[in-house]
Formats: sequence, C-alpha cells, structure tokens
Amino acid sequence: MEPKVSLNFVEEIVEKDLESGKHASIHTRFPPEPNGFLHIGHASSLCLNFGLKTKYNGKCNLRFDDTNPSTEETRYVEAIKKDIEWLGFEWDNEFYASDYFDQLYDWAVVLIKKGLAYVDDSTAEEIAEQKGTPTKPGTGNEYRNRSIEENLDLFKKMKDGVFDNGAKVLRAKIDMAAPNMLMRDPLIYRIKKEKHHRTGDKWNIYPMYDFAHGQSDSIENITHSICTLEFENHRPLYNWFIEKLGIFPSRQIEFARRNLSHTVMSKRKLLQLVNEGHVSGWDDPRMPTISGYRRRGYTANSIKNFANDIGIARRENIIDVSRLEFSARQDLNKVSTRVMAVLDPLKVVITNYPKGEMEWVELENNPEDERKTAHRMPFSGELYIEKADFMKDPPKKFFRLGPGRMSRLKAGYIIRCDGFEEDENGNVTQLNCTYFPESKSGQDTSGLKAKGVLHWVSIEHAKTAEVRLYDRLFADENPLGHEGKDFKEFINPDSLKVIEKAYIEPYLTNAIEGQHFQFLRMGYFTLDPDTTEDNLVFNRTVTLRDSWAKAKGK
RNA sequence: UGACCCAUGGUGUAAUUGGUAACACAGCAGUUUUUGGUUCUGCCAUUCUAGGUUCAAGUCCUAGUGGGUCAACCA
Repeated sequence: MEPKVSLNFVEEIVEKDLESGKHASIHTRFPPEPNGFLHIGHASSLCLNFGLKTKYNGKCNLRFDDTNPSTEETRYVEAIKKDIEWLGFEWDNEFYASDYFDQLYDWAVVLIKKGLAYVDDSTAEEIAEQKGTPTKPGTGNEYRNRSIEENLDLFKKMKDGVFDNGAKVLRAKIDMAAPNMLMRDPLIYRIKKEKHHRTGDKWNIYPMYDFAHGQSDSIENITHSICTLEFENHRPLYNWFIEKLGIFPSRQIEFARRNLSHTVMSKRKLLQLVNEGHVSGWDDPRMPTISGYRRRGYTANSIKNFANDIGIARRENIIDVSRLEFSARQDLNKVSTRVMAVLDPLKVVITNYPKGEMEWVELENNPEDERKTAHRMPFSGELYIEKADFMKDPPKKFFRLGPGRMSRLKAGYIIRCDGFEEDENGNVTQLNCTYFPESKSGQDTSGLKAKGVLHWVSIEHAKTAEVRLYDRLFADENPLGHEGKDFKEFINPDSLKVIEKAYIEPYLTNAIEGQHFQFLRMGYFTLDPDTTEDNLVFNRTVTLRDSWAKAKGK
C-alpha cells in the first residue's frame, strides 16, 4: 500500500510547475546570512529546500547572503557549513552573494541607464521622512530628477570611494506614493567603507538585500526561492527587478517561520543572549541553535524528524517544545546505550553480602535492539542508589524502597530494606538491606515479587563525573508575547543545574563525544566537549517521560 | 486611516481541491514491562462570527471580528 501523504503548499506549486512544463527540473537554495549560527528554525528551511531537491530529483545550492560586511564573519560561514553537514544535507554548489558584486554593479548601471535608478544625497532621516507612512503617501525630492549622465557619474564615484559613508545612496525609481512602502523608491546600494570577509577592501559600496537576493537567485537559475513570510511585501519588488532587468524569473514563495515555545528564535536576540553572557555561547546546550542541540545530545535525525513532522504553512505558530522533546526521545530510545549513574546518592549496605566480595553482572545495552548485547558492571555489598528511591513513610503507590519493602536492583538482586540510619536533622544517611542470592537477574528462582526496579552503582567501583542538567531557557511560553517587557525578563534562572559529583558505572569512562546514553530511569545523556582527562562532563539531553512525577505532583 | 497575508481540538499539520473533519504531540484512563522508560488500547473539534451560493461548504462569495508584516543606508 502506498502511504497517502499529502503535499504541503510548496510541493503543490512545484508539482504544478513540473507538470505544466514550466520547469523541466527544479533548483532551490538555502541562503543564510553568515552573521550568526543556524537555529532550529533553519532546520525547517533546510528540510524544505533539500527535501524538494531529493523528492523531485533537482538541485539545491548553499548560498551565503553576505551583502553586509559589518555583521558577517568567516567563522559564521564555517559554523553554518558544519551544522548543515552534521544534519546530513549535501549542497550542489557553494555560492556567495559577494561572488556576484560585479554583476550586480553592472545591473545597477543598467537600471540607471533606463532611468530606473538615481543617486540620492539625502540623509537617512530625510529619506525616512520623505517616505511617508503606511497611510500617508511619500513624496519625491529633487535628486529623483537627476540626469542619467549625472547618476552614472555619481554612482561610479560612490564605487570609487569618492564619498563618505552615508553621503549618498542609489535608489530604484519606482513610485513614492505606492501603497506598498517597499516600492517607494527602495535603496539598492549604500556606501560602506568596510572590509568584507571575502572581498576585502575591493568595494566601497554594497548592494542591499533587495538588490542582491533575487538577482542571485536569477544568476543561479533558482526555480523556487523559498523564504519566510516577512519577505512577502518584498515580492513585488523582487519581481520588478526581474522584469526591468529581463533576467531569469525565479519565483519567491513564502512560508511562516517556525516558532518554538519557551525560547526566542531570531539571530539578533540569540546574539544578545550570547553577548550579554546569559549563555556560554552560540553552542550553549540551552540555545535553540543546531550546534546547541548537537552539544546537548540531540541527534540529527531527531531534528530532521521534528522539522518534517511539524510541516510548514503560512500561518503564525508557536510549536510546543514538548514536540521537539518527543522527537529526541523517540530517536534516542532506539540508539542510546543503557547505563547506570546515581546523581543524588544514598548509601546502601547489604548486610548479608560477603564482606569484601564483588561480582560482575550483565546490563543489557538496549532493550530495543534485536542484537541483545550487554556490558558488565560490578556489584558489591556497598552501593549507592538514588535518594528519591527511598521513603521513611512511603504511600501505597510508591513502588520503591521503604522500611520492610523490597525492590529489585536492575540487573542484580532483589533487596529488602531492614532499616535505615539518619542524622540529627532526620536526613536518611544509610540503608541497611538484605539481598536474596537466588533472585539474581536472569536466573531468579526466588519466587519473590518486587514491583520497583532501581538503578545503582557499586561504591568501591564507581567513577565520578560532572553532570549538567538543563531546563528551558525561558520560564515563559512566549517570552516575546508581553508588550512593554523585554524578553530577557523571562529567562529561567534555573535553566542550568550542575551536579559536581555524580557516581557512574566504570563502563562510562570509555564514553566518547557524540555517543548517546540513557542513564537508566534518569534520562538521555551525552559527553560534553568540556570533558578533560580527569573530569568527565555529561549533558542531560532530555529526561525520560515520568508518569510518576506527574502523579506525584497532583 | 493604506497595502499585502493569515484564521481547523490545548499545540502543529491534513482533508481526494465542493462530498460530510484525519494524523501527530500534549493531557486523561487503562495495558504491557526486571527502566513509573518502551509497547498497545480508549477518551478528547459541530473548522473565528453573520449572511449567501449549492442537493452538498472547513473549502466558493459578501460583510464583520481577531492576528501578522511593511515607515532599517539589516537580512
């Protein structure tokens, strides 16, 4: 049976264009500006553009939209490429808008010669003033009537560096009274005597987005140029340039940017979080960046599945982070190795276990894996379990240890709590238990039934590690949704909790970066690059679903 | 007092393009389980409002309401 999958609105357009013969094949592009790191919103664009390429056997370029030298850097280019590769996308060509600066300049000259562009000496303030408002038409100025010759001369001088920054701009001559403000003689070139990360000092003028993006699309014969909704009002201008220049008619298609709850997504705001030290960097595991998620332990598949599952449309949206977390758990459940680690230790002494003895028990690596492999871990008479797994006076629904109660130690034995010790404040410091030798995991003949199953480590054999627990960066679901309040007011002060000394089974000392683990009953974890020879650092990617915590909260 | 766009369960996306609301997440209740994980099952919407066209409207038309984008020498 063919699974019936409906097309999204972009695929519908593509299929129509292919069927009608408008295009023999399609060509898309992913066009980041190298002024920051890629975030999860970009994953949607990536999946869309590269997904179209794969599905319709077309091509997809990677094009850096580098027309503003003041914000762009080579390190961002490198980071962006690394993220795309990590996600597993392969671009057909790597291009830069700056590759086209000469062509763009020539096209600007063409517009001037056609009387469709002019040099304006007004200040930014004057231009804004003359532009009018959405409800008030703009007015022209005397520069609008400059002769073609004068414009040609002035524009060349702008290029040659005769004028200072801001002294002059080149504008398209369209309609100062247009209802669409973007058509009110938009700026297409500005003077910027700045070093460009690729062209160096060659240029004194740089094209604006509107005079670079669509033109780059045309140069590359992009058939479907997909961007976000905020460029919708630019489309008439996009088409105007294509028409006036008579170049390849790429088609711009807009979709709604994906928003995630409990975070912010714009590069500008993410940059603020980085610069003001609210996070450790673009790849801080709490950041919604691709590199942040990678460091946190998300798999490339979980991110792509998420992007594909939420789909695309043209309406505003805020996607619940739990949808992303579901994606992470779904993939991690299949690929992560089960290990034991105790984050908040409580000592357990097994009083009837032979003093000084130990034995190896086998822990299944992954119950979801057909291969049924396992690794060994040491068991002994003195263990750590999680503090939360014991209660002095447990309610009936509590399936773990309490005075007189039994639990199974995962992969080990069933134990019974005979008593506990506490300090002067009533804090439990030690459990005294007996174990049942005939209840050993896999060869249990005891006939005993224990409802709870606990994770543990042998005190003598355990290693230690630093463990970082993350929570959502913003306490509020929509930090941007409060008028008059800065989004940073909603930063969650408890978004990072560090456990300096967690106890881990020795097997974990072999962990390598990029490997995924499930700390049994605690969540999914991965090694952080901060790890050194004598200090292992683990990041919690996401917790396990915890229906007990929910039940308890009621 | 403008132009353009959008409106389907708590959330996201669908609906053979006019044929009687689907899938997933979240939530709730069970099931399975040597992870309170996993699995499996059940429950959870008269499609913003009001008119209209039609045998038939979430899909088309009109009006209204609500929301978004645009007045950067950013992209």
